[in-house]
Amino acid sequence: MTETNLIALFKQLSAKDDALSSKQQAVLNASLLLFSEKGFEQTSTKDIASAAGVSEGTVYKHFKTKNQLLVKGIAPVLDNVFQSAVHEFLSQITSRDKIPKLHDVLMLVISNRVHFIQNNLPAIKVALVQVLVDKTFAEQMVQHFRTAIVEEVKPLLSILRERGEICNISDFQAIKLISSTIISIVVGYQINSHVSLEDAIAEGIVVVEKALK
Amino acid sequence: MTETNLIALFKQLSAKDDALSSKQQAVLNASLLLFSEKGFEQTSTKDIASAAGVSEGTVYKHFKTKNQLLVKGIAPVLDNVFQSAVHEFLSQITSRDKIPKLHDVLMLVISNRVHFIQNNLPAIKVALVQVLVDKTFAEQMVQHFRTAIVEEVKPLLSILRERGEICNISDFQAIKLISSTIISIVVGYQINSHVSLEDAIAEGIVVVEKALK
Amino acid sequence: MTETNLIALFKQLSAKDDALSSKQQAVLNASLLLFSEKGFEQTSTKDIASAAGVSEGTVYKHFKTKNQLLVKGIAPVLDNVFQSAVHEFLSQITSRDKIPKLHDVLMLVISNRVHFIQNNLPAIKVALVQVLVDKTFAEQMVQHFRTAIVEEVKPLLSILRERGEICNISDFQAIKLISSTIISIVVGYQINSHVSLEDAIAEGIVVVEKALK
Amino acid sequence: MTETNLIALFKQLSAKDDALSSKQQAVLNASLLLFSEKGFEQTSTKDIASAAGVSEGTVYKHFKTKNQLLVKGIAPVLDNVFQSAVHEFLSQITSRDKIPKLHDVLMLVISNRVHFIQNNLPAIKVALVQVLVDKTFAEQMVQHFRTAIVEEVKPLLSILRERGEICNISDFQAIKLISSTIISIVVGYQINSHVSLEDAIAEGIVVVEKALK
DNA sequence: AATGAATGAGGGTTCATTCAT
DNA sequence: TATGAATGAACCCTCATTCAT
Repeated sequence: MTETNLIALFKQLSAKDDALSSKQQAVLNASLLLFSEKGFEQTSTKDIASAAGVSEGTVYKHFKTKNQLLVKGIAPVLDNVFQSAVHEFLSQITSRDKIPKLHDVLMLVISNRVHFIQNNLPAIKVALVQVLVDKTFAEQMVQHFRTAIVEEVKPLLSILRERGEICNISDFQAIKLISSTIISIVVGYQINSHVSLEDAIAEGIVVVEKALK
Repeated sequence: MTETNLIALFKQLSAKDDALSSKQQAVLNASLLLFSEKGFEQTSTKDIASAAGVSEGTVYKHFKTKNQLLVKGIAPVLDNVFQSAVHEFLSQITSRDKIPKLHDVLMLVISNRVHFIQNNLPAIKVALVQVLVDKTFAEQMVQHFRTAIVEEVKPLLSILRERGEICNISDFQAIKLISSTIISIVVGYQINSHVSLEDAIAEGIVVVEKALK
Repeated sequence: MTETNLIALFKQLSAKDDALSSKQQAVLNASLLLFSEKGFEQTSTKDIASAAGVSEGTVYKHFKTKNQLLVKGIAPVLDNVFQSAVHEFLSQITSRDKIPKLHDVLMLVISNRVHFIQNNLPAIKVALVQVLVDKTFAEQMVQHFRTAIVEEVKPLLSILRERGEICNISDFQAIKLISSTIISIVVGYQINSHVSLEDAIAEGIVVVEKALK
Repeated sequence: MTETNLIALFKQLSAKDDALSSKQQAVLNASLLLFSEKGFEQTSTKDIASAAGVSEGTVYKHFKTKNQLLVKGIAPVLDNVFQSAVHEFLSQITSRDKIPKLHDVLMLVISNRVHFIQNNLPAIKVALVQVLVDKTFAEQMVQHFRTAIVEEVKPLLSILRERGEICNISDFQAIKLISSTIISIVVGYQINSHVSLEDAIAEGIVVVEKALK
């Protein structure tokens, strides 16, 4: 599975769709980086301009507002962050028999999401601050979470439960477990990077498997 | 971004003036509330003054700086948030026999921390934003976490492991599991408050127990 | 008749009512002067601040907006500019016999308004520009004009017409004549100040009298 | 505020390039319209460009400056506004006997100027604002007024006075009367359009006639 | 101790103007 | 020739902080 770096992806997308010039790309990249380093409020548009090597006026040529810089920079990451890898193979599955075993599913999902988050930490940090600071934004995130994850993952859980691979815990509980495991792997790696990410993922999967059985 | 060691600063401040006048208390409460509602940067000292019912000058009588307001407000919570309830009974224990069973330990620790966090959400939200935005602050938090928790909890885990109540997972892994479970209970309750907090705690404990055995 | 200088009047009023500090008075005076000299848009708040000898922040202490400076500065003049001197003696008159002859009425009204306008040119210039540039403002002025003048002057014209002192021209026409004469006196004096204002007024009255008879 | 002699500049510009390309015409028309609708300062060159359906660069292809747009747009109107209709027939007159009677002269002049102003209100509004805001411009207008009108009209007034058709008022006074009557007709029509313009003109002429006799 | 007027640096944003394409 | 991306100075306004009263 090729791991997507959203910044890279974003460049591809925007090159086609929105026709962001290279300078505006630089603006977007610089702003996202600075936002994650110093926080949105602590970053001035002057900072962004000089970090991107453009004039302050250029910052506003494409992005009408400092806020749009945040939104446009975060958006593609947020569109993806909740899209579990589950979706990909769920959509390819024709019969229930083709669904992999619990271990393989967890392997896929957890590893995929951990790497995604790890590769997009700047944008995700920025989004997280926004969740804590902006109530409306937070509610949108919750909504996003509900529809994008819960509804997506529920059928999968049902099948696994039917096959007797997971115990009788609620869907919400199961998702909380998997999500918090993913997050704890990333956070743990930030705190203590002596353990390799792969090992942390493996250990996390063991824990989840035991808890779900 | 001030390069002050905040943790140290907390201690000094709390040591000096435990007795805040009623107006100063009002200022502190108002600021913490506003910080958590709108974010630190979005809250002006004028906002704080009028919310506290004092003049803007008065805000600066005791707190020399807007930043100190944040620091002073967060400090006592931060001093406590990592101090697991474990500490309390650990210090009272004279022999190993007196340590409760795994289930009871988890019950105590998880329930205690969940309620504490739930009761101090404003300050914790503010602190979390600070962690995401201020690298120095984040590092100090990590340090705090290490010394205050890991070292405190490790002996307990050793004993439980010796007694065969938990499996052979690393201390770090165990702490990650418990911590992330605590957080997922609180976050889950914010997202979906249909399930009672007590039920969520009970379910969380079941999961942790299974994973640790 | 004591001729009111609105700037002076404004100072008195605001000293009592709005408690404008001396610095804010300076701000108001400076801004009105600069607006009339260079135009509203051409005057920066920095200009105002330094002309008033205060900091730019002080400009905004009382007046929340640059626009308020304009409105608050113009308002008292506008409240007066349409209040013909007619009002004063009209309100004191008990019987129709007491109304002076046409010549004296014109003398009073024209002289009074000419001097008023002459003494308050800065504010009136600013207001005039605003009428030309801001449609809403213009409509308010027209409304002001209608209620404050037309209705006030109409009864007086009726009486004079009944007494046979003025011919059978419409009220609107008569008011247009008097108003335009007042304005032409002031404008003419700006263009050609070789003729004294008093002579211009006298000549204007002659013209109006002839036209009205 | 540019210190350019605008009147002179007008002439030069008009002399050079009488033939504006269609795009340049569009730019000029759009700018004049926008200036009169929103004011010169409130109109951005971007507004003008999009209203004219051209790029912002094209706006600057012909007009080197935003100010030139104003100047160029106002110029032809200003060249005309003070050129009384009097000029036309004055130049055709060979003997004094051919000069029409006072009533017909007033009829011609007033009606002609009122309609001209009415048909060119946008440009005239813009010019008027400029007079109020730009001292140099105002002085040049006054100069224009003096030479173009006073000198033009004076001989006519002399003849009429010799013929006993007008009383012994000063030329300046007579011109003020006629001018202010013209303006009051237009302004009155803006305020109260229930009366037809033709009726207003007729009434105005009556007033002027009476005042001049 | 408490007030709030005053400060002035700095923020986000606009806009006339230029110039490479 | 026409475009529109790029510029950067200037603008209005906010806000943490100070200090005379």
